[in-house]
Amino acid sequence: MVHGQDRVRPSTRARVLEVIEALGYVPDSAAQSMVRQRKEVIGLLAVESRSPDTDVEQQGLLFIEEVLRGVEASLGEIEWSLLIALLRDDDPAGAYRRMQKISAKVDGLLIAEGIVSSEHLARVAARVPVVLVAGSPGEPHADVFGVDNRAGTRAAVGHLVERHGRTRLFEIAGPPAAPDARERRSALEEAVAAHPGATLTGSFQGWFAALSGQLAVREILARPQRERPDAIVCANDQMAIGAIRELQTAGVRVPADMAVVGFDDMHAGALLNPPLTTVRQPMRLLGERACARLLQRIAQPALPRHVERLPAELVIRESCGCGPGEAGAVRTA
Amino acid sequence: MVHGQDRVRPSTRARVLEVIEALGYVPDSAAQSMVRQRKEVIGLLAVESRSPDTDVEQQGLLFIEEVLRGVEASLGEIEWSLLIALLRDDDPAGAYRRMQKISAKVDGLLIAEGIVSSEHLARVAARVPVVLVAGSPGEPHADVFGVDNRAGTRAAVGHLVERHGRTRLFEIAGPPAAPDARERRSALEEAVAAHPGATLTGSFQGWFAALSGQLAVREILARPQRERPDAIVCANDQMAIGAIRELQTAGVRVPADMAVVGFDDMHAGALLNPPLTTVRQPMRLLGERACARLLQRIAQPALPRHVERLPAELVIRESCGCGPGEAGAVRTA
DNA sequence: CTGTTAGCGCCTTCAC
DNA sequence: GTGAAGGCGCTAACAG
Repeated sequence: MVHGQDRVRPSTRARVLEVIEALGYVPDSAAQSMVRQRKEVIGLLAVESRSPDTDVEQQGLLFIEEVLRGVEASLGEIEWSLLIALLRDDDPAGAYRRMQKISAKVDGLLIAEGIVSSEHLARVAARVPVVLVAGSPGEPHADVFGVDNRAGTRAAVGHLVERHGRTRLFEIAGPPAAPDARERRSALEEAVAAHPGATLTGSFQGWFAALSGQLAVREILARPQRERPDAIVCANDQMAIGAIRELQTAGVRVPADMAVVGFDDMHAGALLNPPLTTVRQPMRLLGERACARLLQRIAQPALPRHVERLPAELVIRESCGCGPGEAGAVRTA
Repeated sequence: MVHGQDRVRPSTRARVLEVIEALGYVPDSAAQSMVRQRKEVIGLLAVESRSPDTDVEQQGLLFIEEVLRGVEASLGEIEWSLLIALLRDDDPAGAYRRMQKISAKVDGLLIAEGIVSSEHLARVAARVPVVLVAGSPGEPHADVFGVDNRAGTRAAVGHLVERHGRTRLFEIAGPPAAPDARERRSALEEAVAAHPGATLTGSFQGWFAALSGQLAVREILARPQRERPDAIVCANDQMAIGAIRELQTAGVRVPADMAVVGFDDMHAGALLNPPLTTVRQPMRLLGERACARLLQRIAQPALPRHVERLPAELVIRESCGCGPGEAGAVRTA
């Protein structure tokens, strides 16, 4: 009928041609979701700590970029989609509302950098399955995937002390509200205690932003020369970058005068001068695993709660004192 | 009463809402979409050029991170959500299918780094409004927002030639499939032509990945000393970073022996040593504007097509030859 | 095997 | 003022 003549009513012909022309027809997903009781969408929430500086820009996404890629890749294979939302922690009520609203648009939720109150989480988890990425392992209403913060921190401290003979450590900690920050902090204390020669000469309460690294260094440099540390252990790379920048501005050589190590292994760290030694979190893998679990749980909501820590890896570059030739990665316990 | 106003005592209203909240009830968005004919979701597509290296990891997202933030922020205000998808350009048919599928889940589409064939775009645009970010201004089926590549390139070349007396330029170009790359390329040629003393001593066809910067430099270094350029103009920061790394590995001083400028102003550039001089694209603003337009068009589909270029800005740091004290930003024409 | 129909959850309208 | 009903676009079940 399309090619030659055919005895069809003009109206029918018109209708068929119309359909053909609309070749790009795709069934409306809302209607499909309705009847299938499944939206084929999962949500990824990141909570940004909107903090007392404008450095916020750098936060959040950078950290979850790899997670996002992992999740997106997993989802792409089964043709599901990813809804993403960036929440600010300076407005918990608003964040909660948005979370609720989003939960109505998805089949499951992944929460990264999850500083979400356990109470709110419970509410949301009652509606849709929730999986936390790098969240509190104690959270009863969600599966949790994270990295082994303790082993990672231990490896970094061990390297600094045993390999480079640094003994006077200084800590730049993350916000206590972040479970990861808390774990790294206590692991650091334990690791230092495990090395008789080493001491923790001080600690700065940061909030994961580069500016806190700078501030911490200013505090350090205000001390008399003799009381200064010889190595700084940072709870993330952002702060390590801020610290290094500030040290160099002040004329302190890194790593000769002061070693610095970070945590996360964000891309920018490798570009620094000196390249940053850090503990690598396998973010992409974390994203894939968390996503796989979420999908599983969507299919089978009664699954038992699951908590998993993936291994961290000490990425040795030069800010710890190693030379270019000694670079490498060390899997931690 | 929940939706519109209703004559109820405030106390009663509060009580009802409280109960609703306690029950954890949230209306299902699929059903709402159905009746309202609106999903309150827009999609953001990024096309990754999966290229002959593994450097892919660094691509895509980094570039659109700021766009994403801008869009997300705009959307958050009106409580809409953002669906994101990362397409690979090594499988155009698959990418098209995903695009179609996603178009069924959203009210409009934002395409960033849009290397989508005009034909496919037309099909999708027939279903939902489409706005291109940094896409081809000639695309007839979408509104387009981009940066003024010509003015930006002109400013960079002008600075190199007039301020630093560089005359032997070399170009590391982006993939010809990218409209931005094409514009930058032709603008570079024009700019060089506009400076009688300057010449373009060569050009390398890159693909926006750091590795292409390295390869280009190897090609340059294979030349006899006398025939080498004294400045490299890169079509993006990624490639500039690769180039600088390779130059330094080879013992060539940047900027003393070779100046390098990039394009984009991604965060990592400022962290380099020397800090990268580059042309800044206001990505976040681009995202906000594109999003605003898309929303407008969703509300009012008959709007005339709109193409807009936002001004670029030359961000002067040190890789061009300027000293730390001379850093600053110059708005371009 | 093609054609019809019920109903997914919600909002709006209309009848009472 | 409260309550019932229709229909959004689709799929699956079922009738012819």
